[in-house]
Amino acid sequence: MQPSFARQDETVPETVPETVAEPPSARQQAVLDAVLGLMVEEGDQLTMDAVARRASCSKETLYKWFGDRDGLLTATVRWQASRVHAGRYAPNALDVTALRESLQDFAATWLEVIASDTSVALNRLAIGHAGSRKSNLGGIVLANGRFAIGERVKPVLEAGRAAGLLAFDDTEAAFRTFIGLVGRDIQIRLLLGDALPLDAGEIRRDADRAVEQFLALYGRARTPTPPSREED
Amino acid sequence: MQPSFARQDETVPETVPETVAEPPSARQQAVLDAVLGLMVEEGDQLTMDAVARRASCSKETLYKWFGDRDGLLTATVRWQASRVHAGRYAPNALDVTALRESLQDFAATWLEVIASDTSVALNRLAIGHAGSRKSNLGGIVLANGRFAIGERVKPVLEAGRAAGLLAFDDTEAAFRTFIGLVGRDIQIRLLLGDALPLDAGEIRRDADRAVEQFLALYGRARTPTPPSREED
DNA sequence: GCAGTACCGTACCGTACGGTACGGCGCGTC
DNA sequence: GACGCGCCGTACCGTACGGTACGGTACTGC
Repeated sequence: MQPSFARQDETVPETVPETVAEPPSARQQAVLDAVLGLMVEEGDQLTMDAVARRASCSKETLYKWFGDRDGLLTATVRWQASRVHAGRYAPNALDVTALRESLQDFAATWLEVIASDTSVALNRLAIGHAGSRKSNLGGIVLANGRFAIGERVKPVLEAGRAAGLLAFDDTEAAFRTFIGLVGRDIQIRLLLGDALPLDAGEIRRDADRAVEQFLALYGRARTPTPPSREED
Repeated sequence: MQPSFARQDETVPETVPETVAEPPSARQQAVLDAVLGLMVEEGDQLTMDAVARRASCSKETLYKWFGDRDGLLTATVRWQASRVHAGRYAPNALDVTALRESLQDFAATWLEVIASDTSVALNRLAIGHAGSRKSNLGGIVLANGRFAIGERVKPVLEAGRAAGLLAFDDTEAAFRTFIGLVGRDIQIRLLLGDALPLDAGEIRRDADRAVEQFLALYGRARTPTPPSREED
């Protein structure tokens, strides 16, 4: 019942970590990748048998490593989160152009993430589990997704304000407006199974449009509005 | 196997409708309400037994009326959708004030809906089923939620444009920006189980802020910006 | 009163899936 | 080369749940 992430055949002798996550070993990562793959391809049929078969390991091992099904799913969510944590958006020299590019980069990256098969499958899973008590995958997804991203973007916004480029009181509110302008109804539609084609070009345009709209709302300096707005 | 919505003890003799939905009888509506209640309260444990117990009817009846579990869920989604279809937002006399109020009404109403327990539970269910093939509840929710709402709001936007109050080329794009400004990350956070307190006052303020931001982006006439923006 | 019908309650069946047990194998270590 | 161990593969168990069958009851039309 006590899931452990420490492999017994490695240095660690008998630390017996509680329920918390050590970084998974290479073999364990392969298992978690199998779970992700299965999630994306099969969606619903995420059974322990299927995972064991796909990862070429025994169910007994799964239970030894991850405790139970929820432990496996939790570890999978954490694993996926750990590999998305990349990219920093804080520019050094802060003029309007740098700020704009920084925000565009963030917006495009984030759109790519939420539009990815993996993210959609993972969010579906977490949302499905959010309805019942026990082991909130939803909380983990939120903490590593939405909230983690906020903590990386807000410094950019505040730097922009410090440089006199943006005007706002509430950083959180400004960030949420930005999130709204970037994401709009994309995520919920994808989660509900809408086709919604979203290639790289579309993402780029969406990101640019959202940043221009955000600057129009929160920009202080009269920025040289670049190429073209989406409409008009 | 062939679900039918026509009660046999009513006038209809032997129409045997295919798989499509007649309006459910009062008794059937009670059953569907039981499903909704169960969905909200129990989340996951939406079993046919539980529904039958709660609705004080036999499982056999459930299967006769709705065919199978998916049929029951589909009918429930349709039933809920049918009662949300209310309210029209198209004002007659179109000046800036009327347009603003119309948009505010829409925004507040929509926020109330997506923040309701029922909507959250229903969307969770539909999203959970979107992963697997067969009987896309997701499509139904989208059609009756997001898309239906769009069809009712877009005329307002276009009327605003015709009156010279708004400026945009692509109505759909303008609408999606509006949706983004109103909803921001609220729906996904609620679906993932975030607490996110959202009382009537908060909704009102959110709606007003979103409308002001939308008018700032798309408004043509220099509107007398009312009371106060959220920040600044 | 009697047949037919719509329905409730409950018992029942089959299966899928979470979780466990066990035999066998490869790879250490002594 | 014998032992231990971590792991694979597979067989197995218990239960929960979708779906069906059936007896009992109330109501309707004749």
